[in-house]
Order: sequence, then structure tokens, then C-alpha cells
Amino acid sequence: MKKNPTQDITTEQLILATAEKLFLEKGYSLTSTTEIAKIAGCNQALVHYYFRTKDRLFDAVFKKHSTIFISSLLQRMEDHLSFEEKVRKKVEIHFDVMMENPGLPFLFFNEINTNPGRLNQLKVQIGNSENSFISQIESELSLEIEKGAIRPMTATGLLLTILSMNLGLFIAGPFLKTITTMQDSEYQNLMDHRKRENTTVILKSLRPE
Amino acid sequence: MKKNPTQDITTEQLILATAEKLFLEKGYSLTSTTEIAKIAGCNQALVHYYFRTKDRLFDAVFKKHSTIFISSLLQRMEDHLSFEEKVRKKVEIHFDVMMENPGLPFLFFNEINTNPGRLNQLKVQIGNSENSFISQIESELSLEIEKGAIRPMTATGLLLTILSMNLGLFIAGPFLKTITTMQDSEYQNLMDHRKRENTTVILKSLRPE
DNA sequence: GCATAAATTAATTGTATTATTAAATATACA
DNA sequence: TGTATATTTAATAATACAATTAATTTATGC
Repeated sequence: MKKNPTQDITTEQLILATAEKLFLEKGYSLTSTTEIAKIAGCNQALVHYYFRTKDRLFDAVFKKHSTIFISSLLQRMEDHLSFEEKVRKKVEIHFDVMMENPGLPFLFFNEINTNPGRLNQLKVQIGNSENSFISQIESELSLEIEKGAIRPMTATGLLLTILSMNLGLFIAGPFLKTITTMQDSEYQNLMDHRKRENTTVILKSLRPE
Repeated sequence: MKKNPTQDITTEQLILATAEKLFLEKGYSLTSTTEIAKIAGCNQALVHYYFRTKDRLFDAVFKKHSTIFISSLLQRMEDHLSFEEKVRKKVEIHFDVMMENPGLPFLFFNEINTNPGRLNQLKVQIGNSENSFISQIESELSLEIEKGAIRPMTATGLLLTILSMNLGLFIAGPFLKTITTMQDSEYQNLMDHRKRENTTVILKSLRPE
């Protein structure tokens, strides 16, 4: 069945992995099935044999990564944590996922602008998990607000702040890196620092008065 | 010289305007010179007659919009304003510019990922204006920090926070709008609210302790 | 009005791309 | 071993695109 039985990865998986890499780097339209095949080291027709169309192939990649992204944002935190610790950890986890998948915002953003239809498949995913982080912190949040420990806001609003800060940084970061010709190590330092900074900003934004 | 002398807009300007619209909507690679010509109502060769290559045409669009974007972020505020008022106004101006040019982040972001070389031309632009907002607030900021009115941070760091928050929102916003099938008016309300929210978050993030 | 230059078009070239088809090769399995 | 099935390839069709060329139309200055 397999041509190269020494490797335990199938050709199909190899094609998918290659496509993943290229789509994340350059987006849908700048990536050709020819290039995917070339880099994967197989015939171009094979890409279509396994995935029929470029669009379906992209879809496979998109599904996988949207799941990573969405769940990092919406997953519940451990219940025993305090409210502030939940928020802090949420920021950090979301940040780390983006750090590990720097191509992710690009993939998403590109799709919103060029093919918003593809986002529809996310509705189900998000609808299902809506009673996750948001519903988890909702009651706790209104309690803190009543106590006067936190200024009035909604759970969704808080989540949007977290998303904005982290997402914005991962868009602005590469931009900054490019125009200031920063070294990789410098960039790493910057991002480490901004992770702490983003957490600080968000936690401070909760304060009342 | 002009085919249609009743309009005071030249064909060249019309082509540029059409290209602007399409590039902002769909990015470089999904926009063809054929489509530009079609929508502008002229022959495709004319696009190349005026701008030689698609790349140069894009460059013209990019230059124009990058100037808008960069200067909204780096321009000095009126000197007479208090420090807090300077920050507040900076957030609002930057926000408003993005609101008026919703395609702008996409244009930039796309270029970073697909053709970082084009960003080099921004270096000069940014280098020149570096002694603008940042240098304007730098001394004032360190004064406030010494007084203990603001927690320790750099002017660049503060600007990055502003950029992150606003940019992030304008990426996350369309995403939210799409997956929640929001009406335009609802979206407008959301953004109005988030403008105030972003300002609040950023001003709160200055607080010491 | 006429010559010159500018603006515009039709036609075409070369290339890249997605997708399909039919043939070839490898694998499984009985 | 032999046959069915899965995998892989070469070849190619169909299309879209950027860019060029030569010809045509339109405007301008004299």
C-alpha cells in the first residue's frame, strides 16, 4: 500500500503537513498544489487524488487550526482558581498558543477577508462551546462587580479585550520586527516581556473606579 | 486628452481608485489587473500603460495608505493637552482612522506575510517621524513615573499597547461579526462601545501599584 | 485643419495554475 | 502465483493572468 514502508507517515499525511506549512506561511492563493507536491516530493496529481480540490485541502488545514485557536480562547479554566487567576491563566494560555502558531492569525484573517463563508463552519464549534469559559466566569464576574471589586463589564467584553490585546500584538509584532530589523532573540525577548505586559494591562483594566 | 471630459477625474485616477478598493478588499494576489480594468470600465492594457506592472500599482496604493496609518499612530498631539488627554486622544484618533479604513490592517498584514520587502519603504517614513509622538511624551512620561502617578513603562511600550488594542479589535471585530451574523447597526454599536472601552483599558493600564 | 503626441484598444504571447484522465506501478490477499 | 485494489505518475486540457505590441482613436498645439 505504501511506497516507502520504512517511514510510518503516510503520503497523505505528508501532503497535509506540507500544505499546512505553506498555507500558514503564504495563505491560500499564493500556495499552489504544484508547490505543495514539489516540496512533499510527490506528483502534483497525488495532491488531488487525496484531497480532490485545493479548497478541500485548505479546509482540512483550516479546520484543524481553527480548533486549536478557538479552544485556547474558549476552554474553561480549572474551577479551583480564583477569578483573577482564571483571567491571568486565560491570557497566558491564549498567548502561548499564538506564540506556538504564529501563522494562525494570518490564516484566519485572510479567510475573513477573502472567503467569509468558510467561517460558517466555526459557528457550530463556537456555539457548542459557548457555555465554556464565558459561562464559567459569568456569575463569578457579576459577583465581583456587585462587591465593587471589579468595574462593570460583561464576560464577553472581557474576553474580547483579551483577544484584542493578544491578537493585536501578534499582528503588530512581526510588523515591528520587520521594520526595525530585529534579531530573532530580541524579538523573543520582546514577546516574553509583552506577555507579562498584556497580562498586567488586562488585570489592571478590571479595577473599579 | 481625456475621453470623457465631463468628469474631472482622470482615467489614471479612476484606475488607481478602483485598484485601491479591490486591493483593500481582497489583497494583492486575489485582485487581477483584468478585474481592475473591468470595474474601472477600461481596457486591461490601460492599467499597464499607466502603472507598468501590477506590483507598481499596488505600491502606489500601499504607499498612500501606509502613510495614513503610520501618521495616525505617530503624529504628535497638541502640546497644551495633559498627558492623559494626549494618550486618550491618540487612542481615539488611531481608532477613528482604522474605522474609516477597515481594509487597512488586512493590507498591511498581508504584506508582512507575503512580501515583507515592501515594508522596507516604511522604515524611512517611520525613522523620520520617530521624534514625533514618542519623543513628545517621553519626558512627560518619565516625569509622571517619578511622581508615582504612572507605573514604570516606556513610551514605545505604551504605543505598542495602543496599537495592539486597536489593531486587535479591528481584526477580531469582523471575525465576530461574521460568526455571530451581526447586523451592520449592531456592529456599529459594538465598535462605538469598544472605542470607549479601549480608551478605558489603556488609561487604566497606566495606573501605578 | 493638420501634424504630433497622448490615450485607448484589440490581439497575442508566455506562463502558471487547477483539475482530470489514462496508464503504470506497487501492495494485499486468497 | 495471480488478480483485484490502492497508489503514483505522465500527459494534458482548460483557464486565468500579467505583460507586451501594434494599431486605432482622441485630444492638443500650432
